[in-house]
Amino acid sequence: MPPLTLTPRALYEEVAERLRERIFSSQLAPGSWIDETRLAEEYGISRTPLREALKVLATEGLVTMKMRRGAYVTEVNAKDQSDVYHLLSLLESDAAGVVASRASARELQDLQDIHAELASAVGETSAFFAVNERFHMRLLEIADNRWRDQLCADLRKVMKLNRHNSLLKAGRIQESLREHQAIMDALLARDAALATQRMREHFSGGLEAAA
Amino acid sequence: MPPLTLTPRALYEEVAERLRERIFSSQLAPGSWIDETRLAEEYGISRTPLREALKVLATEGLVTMKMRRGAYVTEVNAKDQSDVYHLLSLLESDAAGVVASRASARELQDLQDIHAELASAVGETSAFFAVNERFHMRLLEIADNRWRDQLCADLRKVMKLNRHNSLLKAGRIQESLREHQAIMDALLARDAALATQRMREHFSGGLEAAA
DNA sequence: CACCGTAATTATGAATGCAAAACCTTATTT
DNA sequence: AAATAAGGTTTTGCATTCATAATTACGGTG
Repeated sequence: MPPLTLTPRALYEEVAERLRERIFSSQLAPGSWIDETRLAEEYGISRTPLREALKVLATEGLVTMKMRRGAYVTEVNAKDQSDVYHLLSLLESDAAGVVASRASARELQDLQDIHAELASAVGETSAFFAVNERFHMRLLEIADNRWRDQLCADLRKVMKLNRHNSLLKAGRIQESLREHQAIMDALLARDAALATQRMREHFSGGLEAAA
Repeated sequence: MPPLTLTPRALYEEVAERLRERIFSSQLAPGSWIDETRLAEEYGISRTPLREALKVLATEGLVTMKMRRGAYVTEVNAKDQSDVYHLLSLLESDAAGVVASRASARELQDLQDIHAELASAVGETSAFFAVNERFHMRLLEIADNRWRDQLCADLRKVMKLNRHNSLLKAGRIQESLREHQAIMDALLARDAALATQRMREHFSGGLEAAA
């Protein structure tokens, strides 16, 4: 029997994840100073792994390091928000095109299954959000470009900095579902250009709704 | 008189930069293990800032951290190479479109100036490379999306992991210049779609040449 | 009362110290 | 001879400690 990995991940990664959650939930507000000593004490760890985590978050763009004055939660203004969203749209639309061209029948079926789940979750908002996220993630996975996956993951994190700008507004659920349907149709038709375009439209709808 | 900032940047950033150089020059070869103790001693610093730098490079994708076994220079295989190149192409092509749509006359003039430099540097390969890089950088700058700038910078770093796959092959200088001319024409004509397409062609030429 | 300079406090950046995990060598067993 | 177990060594990950920069508090001066 394998020892089932007692240390799933390094402490600094664990801490980075916790900090991200705090940032996304605005428990650590944009622009605010991050008190290393206080947090380390609260987590019951030393400052060393905490500082490593902060440097990772800085590279991701979630926090900003100021020389000799510590770490601050990055403030994303409206332009940042739309800039990041633009990039997400660009990358995921391209991914949709790739999927239309190269996905296996099995993979398309996977997406269709998730899409069906999505349709049946229309009633329950939070479930819909979760399934929607899974659809996008799976699509990226199928597009099979780990570098893009990483980029999109990071960009989505940044989007979450503004908790009021969720990637999917509650009021758009019906519309969003229709757009997903249109994307699925293009994917199944193996029409890369159309899939790309429809994913872009899907995103463009989201941005307007979020504005 | 200001004390002209004795500490231009944090030590861990300085170290990260030095490590990048070593990696790009293959002094630290892909796949090889990075000896923290040795390097720290060589730089005359402790392991703490070195380890912070390694975590930054890991987030950038240049090194890979293996749990309890230290840091290794990332190995990029042919697929990684082309995946990263694809993303660079996508992002920079989009940037070209943005520039065509929104650049000021002054900014377009800037690009034209750099382009003129490029034309006059055809004879000298290394100068041509440098000016070429400046053109791409300036274009990104004008597109005015700091998140994309960061992404492209990181992706270019990863491209450099394979030093034999330079973004611009020596044999393509004439062709590359023509492509740049075509891009400039599209930018000056304010034709976003055309600029995007021509930048994409420019990249697609580069990849084939690099293969 | 405002302003400025100095001392005390606090926080950051980096070095050092230490326990545990991984690794390597060697010897023992089958 | 191959496999493996034991012991010692190295290296990692994290905690602790220390020096210095930055901030605050305070008191004197105009």
